[in-house]
Amino acid sequence: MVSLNDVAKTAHVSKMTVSRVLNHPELVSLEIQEDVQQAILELGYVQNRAGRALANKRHYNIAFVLLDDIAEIEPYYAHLLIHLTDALRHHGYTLEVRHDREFDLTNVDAFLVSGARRSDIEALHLPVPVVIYGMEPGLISVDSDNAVGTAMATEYLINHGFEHVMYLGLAINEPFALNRETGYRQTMLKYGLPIEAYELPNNECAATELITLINPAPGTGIVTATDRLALGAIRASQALGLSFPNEIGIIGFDGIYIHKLSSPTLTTIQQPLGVIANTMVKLLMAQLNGETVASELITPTLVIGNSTP
Amino acid sequence: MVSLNDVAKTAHVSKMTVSRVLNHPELVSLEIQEDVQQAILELGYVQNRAGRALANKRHYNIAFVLLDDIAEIEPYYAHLLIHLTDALRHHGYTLEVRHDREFDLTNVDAFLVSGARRSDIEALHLPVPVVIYGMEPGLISVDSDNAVGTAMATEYLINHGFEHVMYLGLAINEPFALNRETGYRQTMLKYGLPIEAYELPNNECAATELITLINPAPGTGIVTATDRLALGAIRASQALGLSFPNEIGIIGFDGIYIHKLSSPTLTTIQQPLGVIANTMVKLLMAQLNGETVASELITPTLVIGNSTP
DNA sequence: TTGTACGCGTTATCAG
DNA sequence: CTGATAACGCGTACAA
Repeated sequence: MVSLNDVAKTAHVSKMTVSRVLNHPELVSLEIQEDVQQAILELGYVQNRAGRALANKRHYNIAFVLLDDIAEIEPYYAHLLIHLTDALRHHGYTLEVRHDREFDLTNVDAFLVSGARRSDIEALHLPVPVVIYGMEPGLISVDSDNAVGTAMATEYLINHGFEHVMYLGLAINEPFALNRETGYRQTMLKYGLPIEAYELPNNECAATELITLINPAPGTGIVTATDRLALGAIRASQALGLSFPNEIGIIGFDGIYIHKLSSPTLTTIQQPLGVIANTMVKLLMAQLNGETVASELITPTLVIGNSTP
Repeated sequence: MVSLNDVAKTAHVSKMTVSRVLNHPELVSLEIQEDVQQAILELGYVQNRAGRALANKRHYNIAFVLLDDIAEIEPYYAHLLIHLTDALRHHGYTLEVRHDREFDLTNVDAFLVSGARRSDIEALHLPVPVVIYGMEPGLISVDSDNAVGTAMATEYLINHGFEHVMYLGLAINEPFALNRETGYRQTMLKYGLPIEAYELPNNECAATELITLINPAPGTGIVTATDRLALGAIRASQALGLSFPNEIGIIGFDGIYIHKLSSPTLTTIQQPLGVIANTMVKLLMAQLNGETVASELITPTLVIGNSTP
């Protein structure tokens, strides 16, 4: 294993100088910086995290806590995980995945949390930095701008000639669900259109049953709170003989995986997981550096499929 | 931070004794062991991984390399990841997720690899232990017993009165795909039934088109190589007016997520990811301890849904 | 059976 | 601007 000392010898300097070139290059003369960089390349040196960790009293390891029921884990977590790991690696950190509510501080510098419910937030006041995926008032969080997302969806349907736009929401009292519904309602108000909103559990069958019961007239648009609900709405519409995308238009929310499985493919409000992951890591690193940070909202993207014009 | 030294002081021994209690308790008298354990509990001591890593010239970090295209990532990777992380943590190891073909050895003791294709295997002869998810002859791997899985599925359909059982396989030349087809073929031969096998790309639409074209007679059973193909077969069967589970029966393969989304829910051969993860970690740890190990096959489980009797 | 001395790779501190 | 020294927490080798 190539160590600082090896580099120091071939560059004919002390190992402290090498360390400084890596961490505080502004304190080293340009000449020597070049010699050292040369030696680093020659020997293929890479910093040893254990050594840094010991010297800096850090662990260079972040816990990602997944609080959703493991049976319910949405596929987009695999994506989020990969994006987070990439972002953290750029800072020399490792990601450790967990799925319990212990928040064990062992060998960890900070926490990233996903799927937290209201009942978890007391446990989230920890002596180390925490960044949450999903809005949590009073805590540092990153989230898609849910209201803007459904507003975009609603407006898109209105502008594409659907005279009647309804909303399939979630029957849970969580901020993201409320915000998604708000986006729909405000847009309808803005256009002076009548609001028709329902709240369901997040499963396909619930949506299928409801839409079948309602039997929407041709020209109806449906904005849903999740791609899963949209899938159910699509199925029901097909059974009712409504044809996409002229007689009926449906827009989902999430856009990670499910929307590609459906036929027709689903138009959806896509959460930009790469941006979300980078933002979460940015806020975490800032906190680790002692800076004060504020929560951020990320604007989602409308991805057009065949369930709308 | 509580260190070995702190424990040593409150237990009135040297820190080496504490270290021994943790790593080689058989070398310490019972009396002192108890004192030390007491002190550990009192102070809430936990080993510092960086210290261990430095002393042991290890990193206590394993790279998980995900070689599938990120856009194609199947939801079960999220589950596999969590199971792997759990298993590794019991050994004091961390999991680092990667998705490039670099196999960068930096700060890593070994590799776990998933989604490797034939073309990757040269790159997999590394100077550190490697365990692969998915059978790779000549390398250490853990895989579901694919042939047994499709054999179970085929036999189940035969035994539930389906007179004609066909197979929807994958048109790729990878061992897992070949083995799944073999399980079907051998079972059909065993029962003296005629073989009818097709090979498709792994997407729902391909399966839908094929089944629509074939227009299977009532009494047909379909074994598929993946849940995605099964989803397509379900959709086509419904369009053809065949009713589940009497006129037609369909069994998928994977059983992580998709099978719950379909209606009817899908009977599937479920890969036991927890067992697979534990086995992978077991083989990895054995290799890190210098032992010689052999690949293992894990028997999958038949999970009954509503797409079969 | 227990303790002492040293080294692992890195960085902060202080001296030059 | 650069170097020597000590320290981080732990484990091996050796001594007692």
